[in-house]
Amino acid sequence: MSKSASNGPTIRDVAKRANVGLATVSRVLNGSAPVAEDTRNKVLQSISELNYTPSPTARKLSLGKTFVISIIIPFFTRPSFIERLRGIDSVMANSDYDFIVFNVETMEKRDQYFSTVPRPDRSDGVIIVSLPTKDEDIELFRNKRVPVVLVDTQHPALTSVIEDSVKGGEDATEHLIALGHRRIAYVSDILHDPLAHNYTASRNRLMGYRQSLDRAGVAFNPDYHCFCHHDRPTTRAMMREVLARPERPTAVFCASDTQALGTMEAARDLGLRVPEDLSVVGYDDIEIAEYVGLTTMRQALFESGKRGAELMLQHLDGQLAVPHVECLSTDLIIRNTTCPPQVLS
Amino acid sequence: MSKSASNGPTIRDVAKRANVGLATVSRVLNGSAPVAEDTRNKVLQSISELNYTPSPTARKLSLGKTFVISIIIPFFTRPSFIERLRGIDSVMANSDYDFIVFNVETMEKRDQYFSTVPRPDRSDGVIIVSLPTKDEDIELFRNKRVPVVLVDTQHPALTSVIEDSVKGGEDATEHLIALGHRRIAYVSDILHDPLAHNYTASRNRLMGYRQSLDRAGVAFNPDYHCFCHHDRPTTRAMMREVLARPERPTAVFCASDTQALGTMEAARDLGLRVPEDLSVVGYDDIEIAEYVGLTTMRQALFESGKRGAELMLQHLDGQLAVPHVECLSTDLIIRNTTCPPQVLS
DNA sequence: TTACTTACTGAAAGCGGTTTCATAGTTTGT
DNA sequence: ACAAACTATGAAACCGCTTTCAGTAAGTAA
Repeated sequence: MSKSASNGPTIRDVAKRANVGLATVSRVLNGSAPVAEDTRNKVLQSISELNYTPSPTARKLSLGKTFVISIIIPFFTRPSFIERLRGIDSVMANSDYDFIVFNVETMEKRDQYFSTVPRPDRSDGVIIVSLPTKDEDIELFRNKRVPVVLVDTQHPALTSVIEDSVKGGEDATEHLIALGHRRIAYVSDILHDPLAHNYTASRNRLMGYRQSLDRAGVAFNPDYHCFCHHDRPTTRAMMREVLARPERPTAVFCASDTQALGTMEAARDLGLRVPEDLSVVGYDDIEIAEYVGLTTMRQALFESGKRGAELMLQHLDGQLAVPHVECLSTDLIIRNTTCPPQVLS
Repeated sequence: MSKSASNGPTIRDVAKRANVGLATVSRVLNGSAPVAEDTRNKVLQSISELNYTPSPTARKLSLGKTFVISIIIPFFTRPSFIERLRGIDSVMANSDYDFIVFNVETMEKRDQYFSTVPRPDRSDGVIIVSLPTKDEDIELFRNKRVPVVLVDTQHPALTSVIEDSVKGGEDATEHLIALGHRRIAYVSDILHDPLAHNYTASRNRLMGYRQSLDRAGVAFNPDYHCFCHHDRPTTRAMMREVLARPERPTAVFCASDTQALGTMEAARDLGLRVPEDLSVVGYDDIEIAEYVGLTTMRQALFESGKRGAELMLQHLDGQLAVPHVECLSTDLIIRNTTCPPQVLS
């Protein structure tokens, strides 16, 4: 069954009907070479009479392009990733390219996609979101000769769009210190799990947190670095334990809003009032953050996707020879889960 | 530039190296015809030595298939749609097909996608989620000869996966009535906006709501049917007004959790306690519903996407000749935003 | 032993476009 | 008025695969 059901008219049909060579039709279609005014009109008319549209697949084969940008992204179900995807969509929807999302939820998937997706016959370009890349991955991409843009991760060899997580961590902690807190916990993902919500980001925020602490002359207390799997219930359980300790923190800086919510649940479980007994600052500013009045670091999530996609398009246009790093800003949104610490011991 | 940079080895290279005709290579690749044991081995070896993988695009052109399933979905950013997408992803990821998501946020986009996406040279199949289809749309699809599966909408001519929204509305209202409520409001999207969050579903839930009311001998009060755009702030503003009325409802059934959250915000604004002064039941059971303890109707969102995708695959396999309707069940999750009404007048 | 299958295999014809190449028809230059 | 330089255009080659078609070689029946 080489021939499929009833594939519409082809470029040859158009050519025949217009009494021209099929090359000419191609030319008017793509404006790739001058065509006499009335020849063009004949062709145009033939096209509209036949209700012809060129076959994308055939074009792809002939052009040696796929017109597909692949997005490799972990847990695309999480609010922050969705925002990034929306940003990507906002520019892709108006381009010639389709985009295909590859959702990574396990290491196997990651490896599988890293090796099968960036192939010239599969994607014209790949945008990798929030997934750390090892040097050997980069090598692989280079061999395949497929342009790769990183969003929310970074590698010296690749164009990337990042947020300044160090500064974000710094600012968040700064805010808490300015309010008078000294016993400040940092809650994050497990830092050595590459598939963690935010592998690199969590580490960078930790750095920022420590820098702020240093600057304020507060010693870093390892007991105050709490980490667990990213989900809310797990965080809640962990924090219930942490907040029950004698020297419990008076403030918590969480590497994500989801974990901040878990922390607030834990506080609720223990009868601690937020913010009077416990200040909480999150990270991401997901939609629900506003609803619960969470103080949080807002990242330019949508923007990051958008820029990533734009850079990819530029790359494909040949306008972007050398790797280019773009750093988006992060803003502290102060709501009502933070206040000065009540004196309590 | 007909030839692109350095497209890897082709089937011809493999054939040459193995000293066989290229048809033979194709045969071992697809198992489409018997090949002698040692011929097969020569080919296999040649393939692995060359590290050859067949070009998807060329296959597509030759086979007249695209190996793409297109998903047309509104506001894919909303939690409930994401869940459906995850369901689709869960089956597509293990199939030969890629899927491309077309995000509809305006009527123009809808029309554009409805007319350009279901073309045999663009998609082998289309899954339409939560977007009502008119007869003329169906006609269009039929002409294009692309199989279409509907999720969360329905049309007699097409295979579809739906939730029983009428029953959902009935059960939710029933619950409120059983608690003793009589002044029950229904909050929904604007019912005549086809792009509303849940055009059909909102209407069906209204029907269920009215049926339950009838059965309990409670007259339907048009003042208690409140509708506005789907977002939380708008709902909040509207409900602030509604809940300030003298004969305010003692319970509210919302067509979505998002609107339930807006309603709860409004209650908070007015100093009304939930559930003591106002019972609220939502719809969807989005992730955050558990966090805020919202009583809500849980839909089989993930499942709906999964089944939709499975049905599509069956369809493409030719196993599904006639339209097939599948109805998923809906469960009431009782948390703590509902209780018997306090006597208040 | 001859005729007839059966099992494999290679050459060639698509799939529906794009691009190169050669040519016929016009201009332009002098 | 004639060579030189364009402009438009069709024929044909090609992108990389699948499948038909026509054979060859080996196996079987008579």
